[in-house]
Amino acid sequence: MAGQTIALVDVRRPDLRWPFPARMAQRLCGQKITGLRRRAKYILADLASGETLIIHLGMSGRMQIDGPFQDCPEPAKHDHVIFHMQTGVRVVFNDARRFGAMDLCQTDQIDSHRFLAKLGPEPLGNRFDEAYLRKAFVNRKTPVKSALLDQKTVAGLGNIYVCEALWRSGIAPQKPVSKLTAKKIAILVPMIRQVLGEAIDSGGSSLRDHLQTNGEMGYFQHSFSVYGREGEACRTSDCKGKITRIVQSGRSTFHCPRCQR
DNA sequence: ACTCGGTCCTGAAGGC
DNA sequence: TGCCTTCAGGACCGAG
Repeated sequence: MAGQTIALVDVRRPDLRWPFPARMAQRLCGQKITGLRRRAKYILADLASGETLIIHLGMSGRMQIDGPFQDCPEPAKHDHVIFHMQTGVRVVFNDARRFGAMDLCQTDQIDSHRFLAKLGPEPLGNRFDEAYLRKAFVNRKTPVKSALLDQKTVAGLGNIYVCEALWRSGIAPQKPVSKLTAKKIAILVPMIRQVLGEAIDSGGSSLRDHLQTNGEMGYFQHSFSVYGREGEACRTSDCKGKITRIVQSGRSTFHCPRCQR
């Protein structure tokens, strides 16, 4: 979409998780996309008008690029917003559960938008390091699993990647963050980057809904060490532990109670 | 100022 | 086959 102009936007329902912004289709129609960016789990499309389109995929959302077409194919079930580009390419936002979101905001005010205002640093950026995390963990009793899932601590980790990063770091998910040693935190930071890097290179994790923009599945799910592996043997060398599922603040956590301390 | 559980929604899977 | 319950890549909100 970057550098292309939106010819038409087919908004097929009034809302996702929240109502779409007023006159969304008109505000997008005819606009050139001057840049495509990301902040945390939000896709940001900067428009020539000075506005930015903010998109979140929620749990089941996907963006798929199709075409170019001569004429329009029938939309599939849960195709909620269809961007028709001037090139004839379609970009389709499909989201069965509708936990996704879209909004428009002035580009120069993007950082104070309610979606983005309270987000922590990017896990792959320079502001996220050992010193930052040590400071963020001082005097907090929260289990490290919940703290890393909290987008205010670090922005962009989800349930799978937190489980995998904690396993790679040998850290128990229940551990209160204030009790993590500096040494463990120093291991955790690069492990978070490593998991995300590998997952991105693999096109993400397709459990059920996620597809890449080309319609193909991601394949990082084949590289999970703990997620969804309840009952299986721990893959840490020489560890005789068994992967266990627990529930922390309503979410499944998979871990090895033996080598994650 | 925190932490937790409930909640939004649809669909898939498993038990009986 | 069908009906029921449980669970799912997220994150806001209000209660305590």
